[in-house]
This record gives sequence, C-alpha cells and structure tokens, in this order.
Amino acid sequence: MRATTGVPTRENQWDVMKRVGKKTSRAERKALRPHEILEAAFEEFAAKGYAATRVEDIATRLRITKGTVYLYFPTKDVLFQEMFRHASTSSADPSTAIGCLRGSCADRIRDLLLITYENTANDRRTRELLRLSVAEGTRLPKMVDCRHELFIAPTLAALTTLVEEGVKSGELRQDTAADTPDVLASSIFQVAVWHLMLADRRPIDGRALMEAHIDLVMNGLLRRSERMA
Amino acid sequence: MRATTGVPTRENQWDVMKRVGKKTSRAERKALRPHEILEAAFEEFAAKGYAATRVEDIATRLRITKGTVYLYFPTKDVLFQEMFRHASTSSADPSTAIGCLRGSCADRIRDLLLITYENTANDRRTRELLRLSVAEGTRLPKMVDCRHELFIAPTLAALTTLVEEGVKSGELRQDTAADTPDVLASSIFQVAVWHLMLADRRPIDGRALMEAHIDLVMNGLLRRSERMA
Amino acid sequence: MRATTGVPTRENQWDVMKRVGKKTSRAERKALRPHEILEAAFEEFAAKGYAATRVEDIATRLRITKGTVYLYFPTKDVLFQEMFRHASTSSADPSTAIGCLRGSCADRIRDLLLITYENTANDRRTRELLRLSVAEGTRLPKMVDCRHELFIAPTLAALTTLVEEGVKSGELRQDTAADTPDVLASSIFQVAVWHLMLADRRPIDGRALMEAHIDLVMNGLLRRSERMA
Amino acid sequence: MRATTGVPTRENQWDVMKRVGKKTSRAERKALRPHEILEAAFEEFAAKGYAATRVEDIATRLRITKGTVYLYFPTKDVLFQEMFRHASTSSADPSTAIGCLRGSCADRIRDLLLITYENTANDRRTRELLRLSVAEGTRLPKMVDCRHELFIAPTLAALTTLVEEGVKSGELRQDTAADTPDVLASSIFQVAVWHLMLADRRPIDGRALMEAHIDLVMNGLLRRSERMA
DNA sequence: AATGAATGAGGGTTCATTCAT
DNA sequence: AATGAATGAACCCTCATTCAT
Repeated sequence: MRATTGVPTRENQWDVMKRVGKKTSRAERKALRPHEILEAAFEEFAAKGYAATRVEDIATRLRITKGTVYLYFPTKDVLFQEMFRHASTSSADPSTAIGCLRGSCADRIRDLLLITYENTANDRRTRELLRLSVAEGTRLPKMVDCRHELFIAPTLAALTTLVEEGVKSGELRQDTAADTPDVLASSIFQVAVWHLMLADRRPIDGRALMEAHIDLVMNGLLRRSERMA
Repeated sequence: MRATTGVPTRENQWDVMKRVGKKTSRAERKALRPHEILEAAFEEFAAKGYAATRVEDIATRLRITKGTVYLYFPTKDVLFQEMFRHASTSSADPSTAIGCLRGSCADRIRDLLLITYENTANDRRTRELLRLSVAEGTRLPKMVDCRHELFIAPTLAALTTLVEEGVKSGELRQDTAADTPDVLASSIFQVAVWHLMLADRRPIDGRALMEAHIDLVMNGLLRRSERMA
Repeated sequence: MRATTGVPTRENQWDVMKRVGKKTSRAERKALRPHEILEAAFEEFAAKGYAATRVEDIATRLRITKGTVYLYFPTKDVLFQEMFRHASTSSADPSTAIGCLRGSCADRIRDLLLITYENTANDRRTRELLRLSVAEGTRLPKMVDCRHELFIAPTLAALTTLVEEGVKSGELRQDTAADTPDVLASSIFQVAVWHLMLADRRPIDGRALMEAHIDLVMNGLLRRSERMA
Repeated sequence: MRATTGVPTRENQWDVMKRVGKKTSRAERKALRPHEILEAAFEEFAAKGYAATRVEDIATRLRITKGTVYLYFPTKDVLFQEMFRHASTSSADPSTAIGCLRGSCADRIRDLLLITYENTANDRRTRELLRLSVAEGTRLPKMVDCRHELFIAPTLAALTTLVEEGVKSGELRQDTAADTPDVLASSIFQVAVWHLMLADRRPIDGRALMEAHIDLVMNGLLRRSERMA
C-alpha cells in the first residue's frame, strides 16, 4: 500500500539533538510541543496571514513535519485560534500596570500611557496580534472582541477613571476632552500602525513620539494666552 | 457545490442593459471593464485578504466570468497591485486640502486634521486600504511605501510646517511636542484602527473623538495653573 | 504564486481527438461528461470499493484530470451515490418484465424468474451493484433500501401474486412453500454471489443452474396431476 | 479531534485485570494477543472494509495501541489475510456435519441443508466473511478460492453425492435438476445476502425460508410415490 | 470580447509504519 | 512487551491560469 522510504533527506530534530548533544527526553519534548508549535504558528501567521501560511511552514520552522502538528491540533483553523489565544494570554495583563500607579493624576496618566505603550505598540508580539486582528478580524470577530474586552477596554476604562478623578479634584480641567479620555491613548495606536505598515523601512522613535503626545495632551499646543474657549 | 447546468439563474449584465434600455456599446463596455474589475477586486480583497480571495469571486460580483478578468489583468497578483494603486489614486489628494486652509495656525491645524479625518479614518475605502496595508504589507512593502509617500507623508509634512509657522509667530508654544507634530494626527489612526477591528460591533463617534482630541492637543488636559514645565 | 507549466507530459483527451479525427464539440463533450464520469466511477468503485478508489483513477480512465471530475460532482461521496443511483436507474425495470408475462401460472413464474435472472445475476452491472450493496451497505443503508424497494421487492411481490393465483386456480399446491414464494428466486442470488466471489476462476453455467432450479421448484409446487414431463 | 493529553480516560486492560483480580501472566497475555487482535480485526474489517479500517481502530477495540498490533503482524495487509484465515478456520468444518448424517437420502439432504444454513447464513461470522469475500475478493482472489475450496465445495460435493445416491436407489427422480444439485443450497445464499444487504432493517425468518425451500425442492425431486405430505 | 471547461500544482488532512523510550 | 510521538506518502479538494469555442 504505502511505500516506506524511511530515508531522511535532511537531518531532523533528533539528529540535531544528537549532534549538539542536547538532552531532551521524549516526555519533555512532548510537553513542550504544543507551546513550540503555537510559537512557530504565531511567527508564520503573523508574517503571512492565515490563508497564505502553510501548516508545513510552521512545522519546518521547528524542524518537524506537518503530521506532527496535527498530532497536537486538529485543524489549521483551530491552531490559528489557539495560537491567537495563547499569544494574547502571554501579553501583559493591563490590570497589573493599573494597580501600581502612584502620584498625581497627571503622573498616573502619564505612567499608564507609557506602560501601555511598552506593553503594546512597543511589543512586537502585541503588535502582530493587532495585525492579525485587523487582517483576520472580519473572519473571526469573536476573537477580536475577546481581545478587546480583556486588554483594550480595561486600559481605556482606567484612563476614564483617572480623568474623572482628576476633574473632581480640580487637577484636570473639565472639558470636551474629558468626555472621551480614550483619545489620550491614540498615539499608542499611531505607533503600532506605523510599525505594522512601515516596519524598519521608515523607523520612528516610538518612545519620543509617545512622550511628545503625552506632553501635548497634558499641556496643549497653544500658548497659555491663546487658549481656546 | 458546483453547479453543472451552465444555465444562468440570474440576469447578467447584458440582460440588465437591455431591460433598462441602456445603450452601452461594446467599446464603452470595454473601456469600463478595467475600472469595474478593480472596484470589484477592491471589495473582495478588502473583505477576505489576498490569499483567501478567489479570482472567481471578483468576477461573480460583476456577473462576468473569471476568463474575462484575465483579459484585463495577467495574474491575480498584478490585479491586486493595480487594484491597490487604483484605490489609492481615487482617494482624496491631501495637497488640495492643504491648499485651501485659512485662518490662524490653530484653525488651520484643526481644519487639516478634520479634513484628513474625513478623507481617511471616516472613509471606508481608505480604511480598507489601511487594512490591506497592514495585512499584506509584509508581502508588498513597496506598495505601502508608495502609499505612505503620496498620502501620509504630505499630510504630516503640512502639519509640521503649520506647527513651525505657529511657533515662529508665537501662536504655539515651542516644546517637546513641537518636535514631532505627527502626534497631532494620532487620533485619526485610532479611529481607523477601531473601525477596522471592531466594525459596527462597538461603534464609536469618530467625529466626536476627533474633536475631543483636537481640543486636547491644542489646549491640554491640565488646568492652566497645573501646567507642567 | 502557482507555477504554470502548461507542458502536458502525455497526450490528453483533446490531443487524442485530434489525432483520431473525432468531431466532438465542447458542448457535446460537456453534455456527455456527467454520464461518462458516472460510468467510469462505476467501473472503479465496483472494482476497488469506495475507500480504495481514488478520484484520480476515475479521471484517468477517461483521460481527464481529477479537477474535471470535481467540475461535475462536488465530492467523492456524492459522486459515489450519484453513480449508484445512475447505475441502478439504468437497470431494467422489473415492472416491464412483469407486465408481459403470458401463459399458465407455471409458465409465467418460469418466465419471470428467467427474465429476472437475465436482468440481474447475468447482468454484470447489476451484479456489481450487488457487490457495492454488500460492501458499502453498512455505510449507506438508505442506498440499499432504495434499491431493494425499486427492484427486489416488486419482483418478489409479483412472484407472490402469481403463486397465490396459481393456488387459487388449483394449478399449484397449497403448502409451506406457498407461504414464502421468495424462495423461488433463490437461485438468482446464488448465481450472482457465485459470480461475485469466483468470477471467471470457477465459471458456472448460470442459465443451466437457473433452469435446473426452476425445474426443481416447479415440479415441487405443481400438483401431482400437473407435473411436467 | 486528536487528544493531546496522553492521560487515559478509561481503565485499560491491566486496570481491568487488577480490578477483577484476574491473574494473567505476561506469557499468557502474549499467547493470547494474536488471537485477540485477529478477533478485533475481524470486527473492524467486517464493519468498514479493508481500506476504511484503521489499524488504530483495531487496537482501540482492545484498549491497546497500534504499536502493539505491529508487534504481532508486520503490515495491515498481512493482518487482514491472517484475520480472514483465522475467521475461516474457526468456522464449522462441513466434513463433520457430512459425517453424521443419517436416514433416507431426503432426510440427509434436508439435514445437510439445515446444518449448513445454521453454520453459514445464520452465523454472523460466516456471513461477514462472505461480505469480505464479495467486497475484497477482487483484490485477493486467492483468499476467496481457498475459502471456497475448504467450505463451499465440500458441501456441494456432499450434496451431489447424496443426490446421485438417491437417484441410483430410486428414491429421487433423475432429471435436469439432478445434474446440478448445487441449486439445492441456493436458499442459503439468498438468506445470507438478505442479511448482508438489509441487516435488521427488513428482517426475515431465515429458518422458515430454508424450510420452505427444502419443502419445495424435495417435493420436486422426489418421485411421485415418495412425495411427502 | 467573453466564456467556461479543463488543467495541474498545491495545501489540508489522514494514516500505515517506525523506533526510541 | 508496550507505547505513542514522529514520519511522510497519499489522497481529497481548491483554484490560478489557459485556451478552444
């Protein structure tokens, strides 16, 4: 029925292990596999998108064969979704950041934005998840909603709380802007999109841009005397 | 399921033309075709991405067959790129907007941002081009760079010019923010990404967000007395 | 994306047609295709069973490629079922045979059995459908039931009617056997199974066996006084 | 769905043995294994056919893993053939039945047919072997021939002998039917095929059908004077 | 110009078989 | 002896592309 060559054309994972003298038991290997595969899947899907990625590409990245991938994930589609969940889960939880803010409202807003920036726009993994959310979101809205619920909404809610507090204490002015404090975070989106679109071809200093934006939103561009009603 | 009949169940383009009494000559038809195809391609590619879109999907949208598509475009890949160029070209040219700005620097900045917002984040076509830039940009960096060159860079350059002018005239303060006036436009990215990710599932008032952001960047969030050094 | 060799390695159907000077228009070809494919599918499925048959085998038999098969049938499974229905439909309808029986009950029973034999056990196509019914029937009971309903049941019902009539008229004896006249047809099953199992390796004279069986069962059924020479 | 846990959810063979306090040594186990595997293989192959059965299905039925199957049988194909031989061997040997027939020719014929019926058409295992002979016989004619040689031919030969004897003694009439006494057994085929095709969806009383057939063929074969009531 | 039947390379998925543990 | 992770050859089905009509 099926021919069985058994003659490996290229050295496989085990050969490699022997050659480099690594000691990984089968059990260890197996326990690691799902994680490894999800990581490799992340790289491939992020680089090429769902449809253009071949399961074999993912396998090859790990020096295994596609059959092995199917030992751990039943379909490409499930693999994608698990990968998305896995990559999301390993992102920094915004609540920890929110929990350790100290100082004046302005300080806390500044720190929250900077920390969020570091965890999102400045984090390759999170950026690529944004890419996938944009690219595949139409196909899998649930996925994106879930991510929004867990990561974006809490941060924006924290901003809203901080602004409300600052307005109440008189530290911040009460105005149009105070009604939609989401906009405080807009530069994070800008940096993220910039990275996604232009990568290293037109690099920007994300941190500088963030600080400029924070300066702007806190102080405004107009001279004191020119301040608009 | 593939039909095997070959009997068209719905009236095709010629039937339609006959019914409504239009007179479109063959020559006219031919002249229109590339444009029609590019439009249909835009819709399909935007909805499903490059790899997941079938040439036949595009043809079906026009009630023609895939063979016809190949009369005008040699490959799917070329079609995609031409579509991208075409959709970009039909976007509003930023230079026209820049040209008709009037009033104080603040006014002109505000107007430029609002006009750009209307032409980009609030324009479905431009938004979908952003989606494609993010999704397929890795594969076709040239495409994205070109788009950046023609649409994004000029707008940001205009902003920079306006800010410099305002600083020189004393209308705007000279500070961190003035060094990277790009950030003034960050809310446009935010609205665009929000639309792309959450579509109509979590709608936002883009215009209100824009105005809040403009208010913020012009006036700052801090009370006058609290202004940071 | 996809390489396009276009270099045919072996002459295909069209080459063949040109070479032998056949004149078959595309439209004619297309109209014939489903029928051709069903016939080829019949041969392959009958020879190897559902699971062991490759769609490509079916295509190759027609000097076309598997892609073409999928132009007419959406899946292998549907192809199998349509093939089964098609092959069944083209079998002789028992009602026509039943309609033209003449003579005494004995004569009509004899003729019905012989005709049924010719149409079933002695007909390769019907025999192979029996093979498929036995081999794949567990998977597709509906298919077998349908076939039973249309072909087997009517014939057995006709036998029952004939026997009842003969008993009533006094031509046939009333006894155990008259209660289950199905057994009159048992030799048809025997010949069919023999063919399916031993093919041409241990050939039998089906017709002679049929006649011997008829002789046996008729002389048993008939009253003493009616006994045939 | 493939499980990735490796944690057995149901108790395996050893657990079972421990629980019920059985003491089966490794050696005993090993001696039993081939037999167990062949039995499990019989069930699976009979239910799904050769190609559609997975080696793992067979193993799972025994709560062992496919690796173990390969310890005892080198390939799936060999396993199938050994299973077929094994299942055949465990069928009742016709010679024993033939040996203990007593009474008149008519009695012996009747008894032989009834015993054969019980051992074949009315025996699930033998019936399923018939199914496999029909389904896979084209692929493995040797197998079927062997089975024919050992089980079918002897029974038919015995029938022939009995009929010849009856004719010689004057108990049976000498006529067409006497030339091919095979037909006496045709109802066995009929019942077997009926079971295989219609299973329990259209049940029949096999024994009644057999007796009706015997009644039919005996009263036909017997001389006028010998006719049974 | 338009069609759509046909092609065939490819990618998802399965499963017989191997072999280190 | 038994396991089950891994392999890789197939097989189903899709779809970009071609080309005769």
